[in-house]
Amino acid sequence: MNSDSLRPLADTLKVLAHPVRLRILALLHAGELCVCEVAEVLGLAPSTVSEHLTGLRRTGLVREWKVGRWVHVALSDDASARPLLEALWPLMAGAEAELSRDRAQARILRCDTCDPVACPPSRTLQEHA
Amino acid sequence: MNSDSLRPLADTLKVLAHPVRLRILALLHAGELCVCEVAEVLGLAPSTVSEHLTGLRRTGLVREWKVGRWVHVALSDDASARPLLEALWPLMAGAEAELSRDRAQARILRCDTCDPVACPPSRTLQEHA
DNA sequence: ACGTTGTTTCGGGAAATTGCGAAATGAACT
DNA sequence: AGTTCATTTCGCAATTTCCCGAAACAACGT
Repeated sequence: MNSDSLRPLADTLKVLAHPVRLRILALLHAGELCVCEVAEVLGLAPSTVSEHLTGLRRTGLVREWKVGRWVHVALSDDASARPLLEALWPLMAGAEAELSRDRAQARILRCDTCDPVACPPSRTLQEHA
Repeated sequence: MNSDSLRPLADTLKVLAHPVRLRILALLHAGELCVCEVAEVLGLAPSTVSEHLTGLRRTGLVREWKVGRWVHVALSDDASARPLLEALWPLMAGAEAELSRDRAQARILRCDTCDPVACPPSRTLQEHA
């Protein structure tokens, strides 16, 4: 009568079960970003993105660290995160059009940031137009 | 600014993101059952199980068909369901103790049902004790 | 010290989810 | 026709999710 041992997996899947968080994972699959870049690409309030990221961090799929004033985000390279992430990419194949557009916008924001520490990443997409 | 193309995958994952529905999938991995058997094994109200099953059916992971008075349920053998289901079993490995207990109870309910059509599956677990 | 900027936490309102019992449906059996 | 039993639908309360703006933090620059 108890389904407690499946709770951890269910909780992780619940975090995955949101279009924005899937988009974030796909974005990070192409490389690390800072929180404000993610917010700009997704067109969401920074506070919203921050909350999505705390969810993702709780699953262990994503890691964050401070770089100066910014918080950088990347996929976890932990062995325990691998199976789930690797299972995920093929399932997202159908959204490739949108995902590559996201990646393109992220590249625009980072077009002149050879050194991720030195270069403030906060430019908006309009400034680059 | 639109994350619509990931909506279908997110919706499917949202259905998976529940301990009871994961348990149902694992149960069906061992063979087909009827709704009342699932309810008995899980210790949940039939209406609750029915609602979980409509969710699972909507994802295409599960198929149902009527057999006399009963509704039988099984995993879909559709090709589109395969990748997700195959990705799922390894993720549930940690809950094997509970899942095998579920399978054992299902076997008890079915212990004398050689012919799934002829034999009423509605016996409670107490009747078998 | 002060202001600026990136990030998080908090408060709140709209919407979705979960579980159940009660009532409605459907299919068998008498 | 009437009964029984498996299942679904409905109504409802409790809980959670989602997004935001405002306020609080944190780290840099002057």
